[in-house]
Amino acid sequence: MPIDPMSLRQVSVFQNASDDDLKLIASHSIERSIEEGEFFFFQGDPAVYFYVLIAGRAKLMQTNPTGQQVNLRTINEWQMFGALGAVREDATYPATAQALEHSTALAVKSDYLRELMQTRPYLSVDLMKLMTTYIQEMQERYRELATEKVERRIARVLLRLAAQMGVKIDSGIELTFTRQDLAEMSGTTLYTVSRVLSEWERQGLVETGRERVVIRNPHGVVSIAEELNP
Amino acid sequence: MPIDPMSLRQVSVFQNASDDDLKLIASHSIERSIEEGEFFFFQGDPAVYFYVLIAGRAKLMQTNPTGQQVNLRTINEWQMFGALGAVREDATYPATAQALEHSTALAVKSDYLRELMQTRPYLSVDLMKLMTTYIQEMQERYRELATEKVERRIARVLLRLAAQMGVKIDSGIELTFTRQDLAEMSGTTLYTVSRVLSEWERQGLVETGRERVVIRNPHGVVSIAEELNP
DNA sequence: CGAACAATTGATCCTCATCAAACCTTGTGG
DNA sequence: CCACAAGGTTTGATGAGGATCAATTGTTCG
Repeated sequence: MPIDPMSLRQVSVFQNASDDDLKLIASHSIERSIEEGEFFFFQGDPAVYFYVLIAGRAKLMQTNPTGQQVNLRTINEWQMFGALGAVREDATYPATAQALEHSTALAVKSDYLRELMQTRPYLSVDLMKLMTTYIQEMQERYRELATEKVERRIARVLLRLAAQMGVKIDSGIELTFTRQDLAEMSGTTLYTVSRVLSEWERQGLVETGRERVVIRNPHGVVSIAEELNP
Repeated sequence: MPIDPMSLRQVSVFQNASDDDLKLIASHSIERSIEEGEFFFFQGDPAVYFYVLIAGRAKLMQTNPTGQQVNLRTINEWQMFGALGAVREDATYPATAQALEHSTALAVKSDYLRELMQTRPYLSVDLMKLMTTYIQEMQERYRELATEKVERRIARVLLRLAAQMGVKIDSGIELTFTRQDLAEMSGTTLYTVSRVLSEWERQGLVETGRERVVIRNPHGVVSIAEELNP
């Protein structure tokens, strides 16, 4: 059950591609489905493929020598990942990609993308635009981690996730993450996340549950993220 | 006193440029000299120019709403900066560039680079390669800040600086930075940097002075950076 | 129902940031 | 050439913010 090549236009880097190009790319791709907790690739593997997630959810993370992890970002449907390796011929993945739920992705040989970019300037340009947003986001998160305290960082993570993948329900915006996930995304521990969320629940800002946070009062969370209140 | 266009080939993004292209770029550039402590541009300014530093030293930094700063990187001669803005038409600089000493840079209109990239695939490719190194470095530094403790981070900063701009002298590798600089680069305070350096001096790893650190025993510093010792 | 996993909460400890004061180094002007 | 100012550095004292550990309590699912 191959996907419709035209659906690839949802991928930001392919938004300006011709129909023929999309077909070409689709015909050079293979589908890969993996279960929750399994890996698309590991940090350090040779970057032979880049991926486009077409179903499910995954996370990109880095591990230090002692095994501690940080989340770099979460990957949603129609987002590209593992594309850094497509730029250099000899590259290895700088991060590990793990499925957060049963997921399937389209894998395309990095070589092939490089080849296409030689003759399709729009591809390079759009990929560069994507890369600039990554750089800016990482710079911002770095500054946050260096200068802001946990409560604010957690609030920001919640807001970013709400924008990216929040589901509107009647009591607010629902997010599906474990405390551990949130901790890795905000550079803290699951204990601290738990404490902060409990406190916020007491204040009526959020509603929590197993692998679940509902933002009841987005404005209140924003005011913590922006430090509008003492 | 315009510079020799051919010297631009030292800029990583221009390494594959033709002689004619270098001349073109040089002819579209203007020189800007500023004093220590002054600014090439501020975070949030419209990114009209990108720069190539041709003399001196500068730093790229971000500021949060309350004025705290973090150093993103130090810029040496023949490095490009402010280039992220060259990719998007509407972009603003995501960081502030400040001279660490009397410095001069070549300023080229971002528009012009964009125009060139339309017809010079090598330019896009080389700029992308540069951007991937930024992304990877930021990701690594983010992970460090989230998971490593200060001593290690300071050791890493020292090693990175030694590689980038260390001067070999008979007693070791000399670096010229204030404690404040090192603190901003490792995400800590000048007090902590001072304490750590004093301790290392006691152990014979380094030799310190005003605006000066000499790495006497690089291997020892590496072993701290890599946590090879308890 | 029980096993596995997620979350909570209290107690404790440790790393660093912060503040304050003194000390050095370098350059300047009388 | 000395004195002084300005900026950089050191060091001690203190405290806060979180990390860590341990124990318990949900929650989900086979």
